[in-house]
Amino acid sequence: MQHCCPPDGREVDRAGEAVLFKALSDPHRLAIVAMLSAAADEICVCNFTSELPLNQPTVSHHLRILREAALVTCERRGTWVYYRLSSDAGARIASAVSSILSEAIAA
Amino acid sequence: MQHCCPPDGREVDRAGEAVLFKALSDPHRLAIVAMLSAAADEICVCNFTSELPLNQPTVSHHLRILREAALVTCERRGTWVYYRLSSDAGARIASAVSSILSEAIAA
DNA sequence: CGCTAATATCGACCTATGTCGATGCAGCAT
DNA sequence: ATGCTGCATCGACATAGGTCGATATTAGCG
Repeated sequence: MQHCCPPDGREVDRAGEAVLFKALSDPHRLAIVAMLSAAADEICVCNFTSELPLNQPTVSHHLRILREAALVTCERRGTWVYYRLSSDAGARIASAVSSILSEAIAA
Repeated sequence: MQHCCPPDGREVDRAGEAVLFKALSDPHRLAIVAMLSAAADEICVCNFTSELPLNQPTVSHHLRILREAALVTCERRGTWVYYRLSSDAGARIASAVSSILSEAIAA
């Protein structure tokens, strides 16, 4: 039986990158990240709750996913909790993309 | 009632970017994209089927999702179907990332 | 100490998704 | 035509994920 093209076996685990992209695969989480990036500063949870068409538990849920993906960090100050983009968020995303596309995107 | 930080309302639809990231949120699909990118050429479906720990229908399912995200294109040649990365795949991913992070990543 | 406010967690619900076996379909060969 | 091969689609299943109401937790206040 003939073949179509020469195979080349590599067994790489893309789970890490997948978790990153999965964290970015929801429109509301993207909105959160975009707000944080645009603000270039920390944002209080109550701001997300008031600006997103979601109830407070749902906002908290999305923030947790972003937290567990290490894309954001939070800090409690008094009654409020403030979130900010992780300092290496952009670098980790760019690294994941270039790891998949095997091309250097970040400078 | 006092407030924590000044709000700024924007109602942007991140659904398009979310679809892109969702297509990239599975390890096996990442493996497919990585194989295609590394090959820098078209790859026959039978190659994915033989190199991934998935059955043929599952491979077909993942290829369809990548197709619908316009990340790959396919072309039937005889009995075999060959997939390749869309020419603008990298650009669209980079554009989605920078759209969210409001920073220029691509050169 | 109670009371209120801001977040997080829990439980339930429904939908989406990854996976596979079975089947369908297109293309080649005999 | 018959059969075979590569791939897509379908149906079913189990699990994951988004959403919300209810409840818990933490912090400030009187």
